[in-house]
Amino acid sequence: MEKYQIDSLDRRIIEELQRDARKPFLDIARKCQVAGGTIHQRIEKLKEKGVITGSKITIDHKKLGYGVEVLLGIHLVNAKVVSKVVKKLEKFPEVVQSLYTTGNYALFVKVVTKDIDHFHNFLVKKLQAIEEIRSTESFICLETPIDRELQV
Amino acid sequence: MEKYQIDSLDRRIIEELQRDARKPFLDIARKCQVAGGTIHQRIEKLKEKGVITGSKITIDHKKLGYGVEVLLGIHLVNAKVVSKVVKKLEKFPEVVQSLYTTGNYALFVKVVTKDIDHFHNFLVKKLQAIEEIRSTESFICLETPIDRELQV
DNA sequence: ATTGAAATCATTAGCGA
DNA sequence: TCGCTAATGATTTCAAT
Repeated sequence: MEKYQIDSLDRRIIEELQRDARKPFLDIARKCQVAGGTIHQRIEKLKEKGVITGSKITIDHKKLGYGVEVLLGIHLVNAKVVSKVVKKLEKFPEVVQSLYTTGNYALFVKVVTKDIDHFHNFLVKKLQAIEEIRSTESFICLETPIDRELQV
Repeated sequence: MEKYQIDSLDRRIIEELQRDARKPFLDIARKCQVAGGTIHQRIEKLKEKGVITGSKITIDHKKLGYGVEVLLGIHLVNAKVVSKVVKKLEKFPEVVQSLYTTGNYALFVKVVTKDIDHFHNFLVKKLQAIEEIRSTESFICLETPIDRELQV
């Protein structure tokens, strides 16, 4: 993985698009005092180099009836089975993220569920049914006071 | 927080925009066999109702020289000081996320740093300098095999 | 990096189911 | 209420400089 050296224009473009991925290139161009085509070219290059990997809209899960978000620390019976477990986790739509980590847990998993019943059901019927999982610890997310992008 | 009832067209629009926030409305319209203006109207409504809260590009931190991502579990001296701690954490650009959680830790924090030295420095000079923090546990993120959006 | 032109898109209004 | 069509202005994209 080689590093890509960006300049201050790239930096400003990334900043703007982190705030709003749909911001018109011409808006950014006017703000940065360059031509619209320049912004277009820079973004193409950032994508080509793999710096910008995509874009997504952000959704308020609660508005769609998904009110319970939980971070789970997972202990496995054996460290070798991690990828097997991840393959099983992938099949559950409740799982939105998984992280291999060093330290006390083999992995962390983030799940989004409708309510506590739904979460409980997920935990017992789906997660604890995976035989490679020895035990889990649940950290229910009450609030996310900071959620932002890396300042580049 | 009232729930907003979406239909299958809303669902498809959200799906498409989660994959690519910049996808032209007309593309989505053709895929869904409706007029472009319809997609526009639906998206406006989803924004107005607070379902869609924004959009952002995704960046490969490693490509910009930020190679070490760490999840930190934090124990406080006293649960009452949580918001004070978050205010201090906000000032550190390395912190990209913080979560209040139930259970063993008062909060989790995700930090992005250039390398282990940078992380170590952050931990000792910044995080452990916060007097309300009793102790921390570091979970270095080795890989993120699952990272996706809620299927609505 | 800029310009300028062509193609495509976003946005709005009025109409109709 | 919701989706459609059509018109306008803005944006994206690309080739040439």
